[in-house]
Amino acid sequence: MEIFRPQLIPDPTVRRLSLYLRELESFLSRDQKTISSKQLGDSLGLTDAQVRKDLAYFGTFGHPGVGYSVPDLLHRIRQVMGTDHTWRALLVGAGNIGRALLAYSGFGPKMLEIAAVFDADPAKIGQKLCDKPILDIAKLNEVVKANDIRLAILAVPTNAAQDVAEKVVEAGIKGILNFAPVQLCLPNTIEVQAVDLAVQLEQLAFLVSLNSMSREGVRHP
Amino acid sequence: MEIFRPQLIPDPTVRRLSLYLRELESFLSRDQKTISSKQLGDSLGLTDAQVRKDLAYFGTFGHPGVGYSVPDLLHRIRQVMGTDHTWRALLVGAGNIGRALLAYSGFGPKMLEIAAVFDADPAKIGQKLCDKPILDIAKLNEVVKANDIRLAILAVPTNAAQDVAEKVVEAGIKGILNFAPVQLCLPNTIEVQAVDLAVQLEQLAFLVSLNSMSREGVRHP
DNA sequence: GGATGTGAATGCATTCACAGCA
DNA sequence: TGCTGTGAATGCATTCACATCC
Repeated sequence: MEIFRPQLIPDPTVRRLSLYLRELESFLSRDQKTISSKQLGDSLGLTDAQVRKDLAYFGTFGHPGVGYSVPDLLHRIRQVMGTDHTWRALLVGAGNIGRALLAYSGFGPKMLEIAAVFDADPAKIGQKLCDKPILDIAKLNEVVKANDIRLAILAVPTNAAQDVAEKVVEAGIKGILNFAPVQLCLPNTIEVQAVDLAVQLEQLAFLVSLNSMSREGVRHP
Repeated sequence: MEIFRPQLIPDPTVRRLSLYLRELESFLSRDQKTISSKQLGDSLGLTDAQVRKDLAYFGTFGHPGVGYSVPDLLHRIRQVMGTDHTWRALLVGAGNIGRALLAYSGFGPKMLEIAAVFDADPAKIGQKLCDKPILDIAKLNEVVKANDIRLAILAVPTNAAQDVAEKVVEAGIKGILNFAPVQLCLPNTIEVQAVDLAVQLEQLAFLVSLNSMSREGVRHP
């Protein structure tokens, strides 16, 4: 088994690998068996050099004069990303965001399995969210250990987020997808991805302001 | 060919400005009137130098030996970000994501106003989503022009996204927050922010795999 | 002392350019 | 000819270090 040092893949590249996956799936579904770095780059607004550099981080398997085999490339990227198997996750927070997530179609069919749904509200416990029973958050440890779950999705109110985060970490969770707009303070062995709508909206507002200014002329206050 | 855009402030800095805003609001609500770059940085896991560089992009208003005035800093950042006033946006897609967004508390109270909700499904039109009437998507132009709306939030199925995006652009929208997992192809005068859950989940999975592979300990020494 | 603002240095990511192979 | 893989060059963002000011 060959040595593979994934820790030296730059962060921006990892983000793009997800995009490559999606695009490659789309090409494959159109029966395109081979693809060039230029074609893949164009479909995502990237240069061909960028694509080749990204792919070169984890092997050399392109064919000069031809391009890359779409199925091979898909398989290899999935392997590198750790998404060649389904990830089980638990969802904490049976509110609107939780419901939207359970119904979300953007995840590939075999990508994510919500193994359990938790909530702290006694009124919700025992009810169902999209056909999944809502469990008492007190049962967290039990469920995590029994099912070897490593990922948690936090869709709880802002003021509960830090508390719940500590609970899931204590239960053995290694990665958190956090929808609450707070900076979680956790051991650095735990990975956190923040889904931060306010940040994205503000960035959008900033860019739109910028564009309309450059058209109207810049003011000097 | 590129469009001219006076990008005075680097992109990574703009993203952090949103985080500064949130943190500053929190400090202000605890009646802290002044703050140092070190304190602000620590609360977000950034260095003091980074914070000072970021703030220096749009003025010099810190007080040596003292720090920054929290209210002044808040006001200035809001000004720069274009969030010193409320942004009106339209929401297209009255599904689960749309509902979650309307109920989302992460936006400051005066940050975003969903001015109208649209859907293409005749069964939904006329009904309400969180007390907001669902309008026929055919009325898009009319509403955008009458209310001078510049932002759109797209929470529609993947296969409808490109089509709807073109419609809202034609109606005069300048910025799009896109929840569908596709790369929108639009004129480059239109700003697009993608909320891409699959990408974030995959990145999380990758990082967790990495950690469990190598027991080399801390990544932030 | 304590903290800012900023040139200089460092570290990374992107782009360029080209050798080499089908 | 077409395309990959990769050292070299470029461009940016981050960090350092220190002059400056309260």
